[in-house]
Amino acid sequence: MLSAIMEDYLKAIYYLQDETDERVRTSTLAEHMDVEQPSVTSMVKKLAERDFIHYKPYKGVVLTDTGIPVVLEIIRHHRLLERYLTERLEYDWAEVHDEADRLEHHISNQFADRIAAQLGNPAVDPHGDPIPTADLDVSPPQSGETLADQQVGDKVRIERVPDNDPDLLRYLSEHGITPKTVVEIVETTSFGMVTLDPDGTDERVALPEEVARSIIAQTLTGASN
Amino acid sequence: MLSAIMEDYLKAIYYLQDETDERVRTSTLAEHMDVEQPSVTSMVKKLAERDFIHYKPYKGVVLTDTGIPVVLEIIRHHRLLERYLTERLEYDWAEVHDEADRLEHHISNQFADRIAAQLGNPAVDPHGDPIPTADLDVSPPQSGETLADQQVGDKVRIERVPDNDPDLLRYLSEHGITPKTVVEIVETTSFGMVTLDPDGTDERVALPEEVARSIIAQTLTGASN
DNA sequence: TTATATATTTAGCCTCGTCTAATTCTCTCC
DNA sequence: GGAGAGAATTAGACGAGGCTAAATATATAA
Repeated sequence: MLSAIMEDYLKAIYYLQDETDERVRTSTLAEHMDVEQPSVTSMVKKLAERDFIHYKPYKGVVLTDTGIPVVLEIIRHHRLLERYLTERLEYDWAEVHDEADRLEHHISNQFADRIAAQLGNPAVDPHGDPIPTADLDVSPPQSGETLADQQVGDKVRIERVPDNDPDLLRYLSEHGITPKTVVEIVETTSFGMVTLDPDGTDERVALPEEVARSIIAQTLTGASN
Repeated sequence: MLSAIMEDYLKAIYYLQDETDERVRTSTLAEHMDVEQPSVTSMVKKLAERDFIHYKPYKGVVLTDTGIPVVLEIIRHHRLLERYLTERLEYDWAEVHDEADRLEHHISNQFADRIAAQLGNPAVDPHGDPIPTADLDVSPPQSGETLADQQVGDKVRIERVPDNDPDLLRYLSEHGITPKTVVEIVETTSFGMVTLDPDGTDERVALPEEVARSIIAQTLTGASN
């Protein structure tokens, strides 16, 4: 068995490796896990010894084929929990993350399967991230256009928002921007600001381009249609 | 904050103290926690230092007024989880214990309150044990008559069954004996055997007197009525 | 190519919760 | 009231996971 902390390291490696497509450096991992570098070194040695990761000293780590399913199981737990908490237990969008981050390590697969069944085996979590199936298949994350790629006048459907910034999530949900909502781009500026109009409201929501680029959206109609 | 293990010690002390009404000896605790005695000594010192228990060397421990609410919170979590798992997630009576024993330490009070609300703030768990309220009131456990106190011919309603023996639970539920079910006492023997007839069935269920004495039941009608 | 800056690892120590072995306390029985 | 038996505690160690300070490897820049 793996400790919750080991699971967290593996999860971090998974996400960081996804971002950079390179070996994950111990310093990156240290920052992400909020520990000092020597702690990382000793932990990656243990994980490497148990064959969850490949560790080349001074060069960083990658998940092995043993490590990947472990992480996918945790991610499945996490995303199902987020879905369950928001959908069945009236959690606020911004509140789910901490609870799910803790519980993901402690629920059994049986528990996960049961809540999945209750929810009708959903494909995505509340942020639009794909939920691995019980046999750990993951649909490739939606890539493609982001809110920053749009033209003024475009109508787009939000597909996926980042899930790691509670403040942003709170802001977005307060302004009615969640996966599945349709918004119109009303303005983009040269100094990096995107302004939106969520469908059916008069409200205008402004976002830094940086943020807009992290929100995946599906174009519905161009201005010219 | 308390570790899950510390919480388990406190919980064990609570139950053991309830049973014997005396100071809980370290040996009892060691057996219950499945560790060696010195481990207990060092743990109770820490718990005493933090004022959750009163520890008198060589004399055992008792919970303090600081420790009691901590335990009640955990018990609330545990019993709500058991109820939720059986009622909403289709867990089997015998399966819930392990899952609840793990999760009780990791769910937030918010989570507990939400599932309590979902369930309509139930007063008892699936075994008939009282669930502490959000402000940690516990209705005194039903005391009174047990299955062993009955006369042949009595009809009784099961109120509460012990929750710590999965095998027994499985046996009872397979034979339709759960809180709220009505049974008739069909036989008691001098060598300590009680035989029951669950209402509406022809089946006969036999239990050792020892076990019958741990099942609380409410008399409905005597044989003579 | 060498020198310096930066990243990483090693060394050694800490706390938590556990263990075994050795010691000390308590209690009972004569 | 003293001698054992039995229970509890102390002593010292270990693995997990963390830290700081020191040493070393890598990368960059002259």
